[in-house]
Amino acid sequence: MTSLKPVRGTRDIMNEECRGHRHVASVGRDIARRYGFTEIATPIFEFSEVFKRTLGEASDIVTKEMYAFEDRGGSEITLRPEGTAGIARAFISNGLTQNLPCKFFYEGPMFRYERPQKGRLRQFHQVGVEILGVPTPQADIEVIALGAQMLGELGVGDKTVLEINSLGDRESRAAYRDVLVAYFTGHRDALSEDSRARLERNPLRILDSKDKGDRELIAEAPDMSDYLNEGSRAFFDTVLDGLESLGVEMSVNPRLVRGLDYYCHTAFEFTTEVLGAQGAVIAGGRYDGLIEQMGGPSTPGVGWAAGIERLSMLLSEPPALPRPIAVIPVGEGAQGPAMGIAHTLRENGYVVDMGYSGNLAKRMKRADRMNACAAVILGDDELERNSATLRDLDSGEQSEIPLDDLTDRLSAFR
RNA sequence: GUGGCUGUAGCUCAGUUGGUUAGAGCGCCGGCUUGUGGAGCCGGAUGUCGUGGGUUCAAAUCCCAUCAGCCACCCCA
Repeated sequence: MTSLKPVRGTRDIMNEECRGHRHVASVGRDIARRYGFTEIATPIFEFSEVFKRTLGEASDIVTKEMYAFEDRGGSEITLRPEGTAGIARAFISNGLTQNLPCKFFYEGPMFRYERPQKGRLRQFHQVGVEILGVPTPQADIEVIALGAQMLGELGVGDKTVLEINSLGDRESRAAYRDVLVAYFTGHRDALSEDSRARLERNPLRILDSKDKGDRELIAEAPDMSDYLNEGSRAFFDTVLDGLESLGVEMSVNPRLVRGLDYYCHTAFEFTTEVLGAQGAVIAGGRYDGLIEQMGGPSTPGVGWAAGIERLSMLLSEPPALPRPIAVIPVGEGAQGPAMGIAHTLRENGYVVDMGYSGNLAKRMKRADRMNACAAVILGDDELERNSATLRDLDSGEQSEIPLDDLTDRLSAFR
């Protein structure tokens, strides 16, 4: 009995919801194509090592959120929790290191073993983009502009804001980390329990703690921007200037950090207020160390991932379905010819519905429920005259027309 | 992993201090209408009351456990 329910944190996506998801993915795909990205579909599972190496052994995703199992051959396998690691692996596996830059778009399901809540599922879907091999800020500007454009074309631009920060290069980040640890260690007793743990593990994360006491300390904490070295500062300024010149609105948030180890320089999120606690709809940044960390040649990268479920929750209306034309046979003798007409219309690109049973009244009712725009009624009378009755279901007007003219006459309803 | 709230028809929900055959609206099916939909009228079907246990003469109702959903923490898309 319980096995007839979907597994916790998974769901069946259908009808309007499915159309919403498709819409988000196809808008993303289309815009990415306009920016010169090509699509890549990597496997939805990889050797566990791929994620452990890239995400950082201590990250939450690796320590408690991976869907990991041993397969029949004894390999340690993990359902991908995010897209970048698999793409980095594919980039190395396929020898693309000789073919830079690479610009990838991807779309598909991701898996994390988490407690479900609003905007958070165990199987969820992302679209994402990655640029590999471009060390300069132009790539950061391009991917962020792409994200902003996608939100705009989805009609949710006014519900989201872009927050951006720089984590600096390795040197800057290490320097900042040291002063931050020193600062928070000085206030250790005032920190929340969670943040005391973060102090050991990932001190930058204290900066986005929601704890009230922590927030007071954070307000007084040293700013990342004061610890960026010259190169990192210039890099960040170029990104900000570039976005501004493209008209991308943003707000610099010095407390914005990243959970995953491989980020450096630019970190950004497009967030919304209307989704509850899970406000990030697009998140990403630069990850210059990732490919090397995986065992490939040192290759810079920058990209983002967007949550399809979260974005489609922001959509006001998924795009409408095309209205079908109902083909309605009356009487046994009309079945075959009606099937033929439906077939011809479908070959000509029309959306055609033909029910499987019922008299004329029932089929008309069904056509109405399906929001059909027209009905093609075919009975013995019409058959004798080699014609059909065409009824406009909005106006109620109908007329008999020769079968040979049907395809053309229906163009008014396309 | 932690905490709070909630599980009754396909959907939204009602169900009194435990008491007989568990209800409504919407939807669905059928009829009024055997060649005409949307409106109307008439009729109909549908529930392991999330699951398992317990208390009781009697449980949708009380108790325990469990599962799931929602919301928040954590973390993140």
